Amino acid sequence: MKRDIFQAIADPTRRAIIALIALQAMTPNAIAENFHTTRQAVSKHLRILTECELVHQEQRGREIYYRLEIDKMKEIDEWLEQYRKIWETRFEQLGEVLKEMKNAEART
Amino acid sequence: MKRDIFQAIADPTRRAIIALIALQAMTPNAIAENFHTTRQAVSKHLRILTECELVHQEQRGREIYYRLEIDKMKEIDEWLEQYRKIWETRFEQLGEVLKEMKNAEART
DNA sequence: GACATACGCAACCGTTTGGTTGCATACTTT
DNA sequence: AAAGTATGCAACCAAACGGTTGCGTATGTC
Repeated sequence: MKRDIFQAIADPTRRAIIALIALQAMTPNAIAENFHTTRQAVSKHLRILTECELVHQEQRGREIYYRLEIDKMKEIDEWLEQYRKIWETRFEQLGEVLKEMKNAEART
Repeated sequence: MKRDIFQAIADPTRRAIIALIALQAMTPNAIAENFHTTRQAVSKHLRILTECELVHQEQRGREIYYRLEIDKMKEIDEWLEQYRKIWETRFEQLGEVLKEMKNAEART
């Protein structure tokens, strides 16, 4: 089953997990302690995040540390880029409008 | 029913619709022509996009033009900001490492 | 070796999702 | 006024989703 990064971040719990492990890798149990849900539910979310490579596992003894693959987040940024261009262009146009208004005012 | 912008962009068809109307407003019929699906399915997607205010309607006679609310996209950008900080920090640290390697090389 | 702990996996369940079909409504054209 | 066009809405359906429970397995501790 092919997973999509956009589908991965669609769920609020998954976004919270991402935020939680962004700075330091954590085990499923440690993650689950931060939510009002079972370890298994968290495990399922981690599986989805792993499937689309947003998260990587590091086995250490009987514990598995999950760590955010921050580079994967850049994919969202790249997708957003096309729209960023649009809103920045709009902003520049607004600047132009303001400039012309000032010129018009100066001429009066 | 409260909708989430992240849920809205989770569906590939909806992302395609967003891309399609990004530059110019379009009617449901015109949008549907670009997909292998029915007009009603597109209408449902548009309803979801409208619910979370990613899209606005403009009635013109019997036609309804849907236009992208580009400012709403900034919300994704804002969410991404915290992670952008992380990967930029990582990149700077990489720069530091490279600099130190060069220094070490110069000392040999 | 016996027991506890950390974890993944499979089965199951109610809800949501994305889609279709059919129909009602409003505007346009003749 | 009648016919055609653009659209939204409701009902329905199969598939996916998010969650729980139960169980098997591997590692750590006594």
